[in-house]
Amino acid sequence: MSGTHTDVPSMISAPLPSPVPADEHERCPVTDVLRRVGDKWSILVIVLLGRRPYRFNELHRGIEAISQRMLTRTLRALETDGLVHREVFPTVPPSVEYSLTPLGRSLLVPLSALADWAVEHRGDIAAARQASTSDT
Amino acid sequence: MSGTHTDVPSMISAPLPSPVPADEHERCPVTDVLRRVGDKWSILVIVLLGRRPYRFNELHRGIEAISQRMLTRTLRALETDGLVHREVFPTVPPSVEYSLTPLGRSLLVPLSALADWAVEHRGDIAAARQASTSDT
DNA sequence: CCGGATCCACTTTGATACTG
DNA sequence: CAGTATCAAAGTGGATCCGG
Repeated sequence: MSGTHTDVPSMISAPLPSPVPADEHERCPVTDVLRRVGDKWSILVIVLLGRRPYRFNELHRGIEAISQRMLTRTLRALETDGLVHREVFPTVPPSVEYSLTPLGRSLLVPLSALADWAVEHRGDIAAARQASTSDT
Repeated sequence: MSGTHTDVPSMISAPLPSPVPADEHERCPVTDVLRRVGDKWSILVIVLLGRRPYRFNELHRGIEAISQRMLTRTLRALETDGLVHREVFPTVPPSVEYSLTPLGRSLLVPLSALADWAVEHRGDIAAARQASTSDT
């Protein structure tokens, strides 16, 4: 990539109205989205569902370290935001299948860009943390 | 937009080893980064510093709704991760200037992609939330 | 099989007051 | 001006038990 002279397109660089609209800082869509997917499990779930639909316990086994509670909460939150679709099959033992909605699938794209950045610069971040740990 | 058949490049779509490496879910660089910038103020600070260097109280006035404590903590965290540079001028009234490091500046790019997505789909998310509120 | 409910611990954020 | 200290409140994640 062309690299360091980041042009920063998009509205994120648009001149702010002067002081940040303190009453709307909670409503900043960027922050809002980041806080949604920035939790402990959402990304993992989104990535997994991006590969194919999963059933609840399948997802549970797929992640292992997550508790039922958090898996349920995460899925509900993603469903509420229209990122995940939940379909219940009225079989004898209840069966529920989760999949990504088109909206959720579209989120995978910018998420990939951030993923690339994270992977590419994980070393830099780790180094910076080390440096500040063993600071003078 | 070409939209729905998201190709999903990058390693985020690379086949996972089968069950998610449960022991490393904490170390997933994507989640790690997202949780860093997914807090309440980091993005705001990064975006502001992306425009030009700021001094502490200048930043404080720029955001308003943030407390001194959180501004300090946010800046320290960003500095620790090598995203923000802190320069102290030993003037009579102490003066500290914060600016984005090249690393921090490079983060602005994928952040912009996510920002675009958030802005573009904020309506969809809002609608989804509404729908689930007044659900059958 | 899916997931709600309760209780508890840890983390994050915030209000206020004080300092070099 | 640029922080730090302290306390309190809220949010988040987890263990376990219970129900449809």
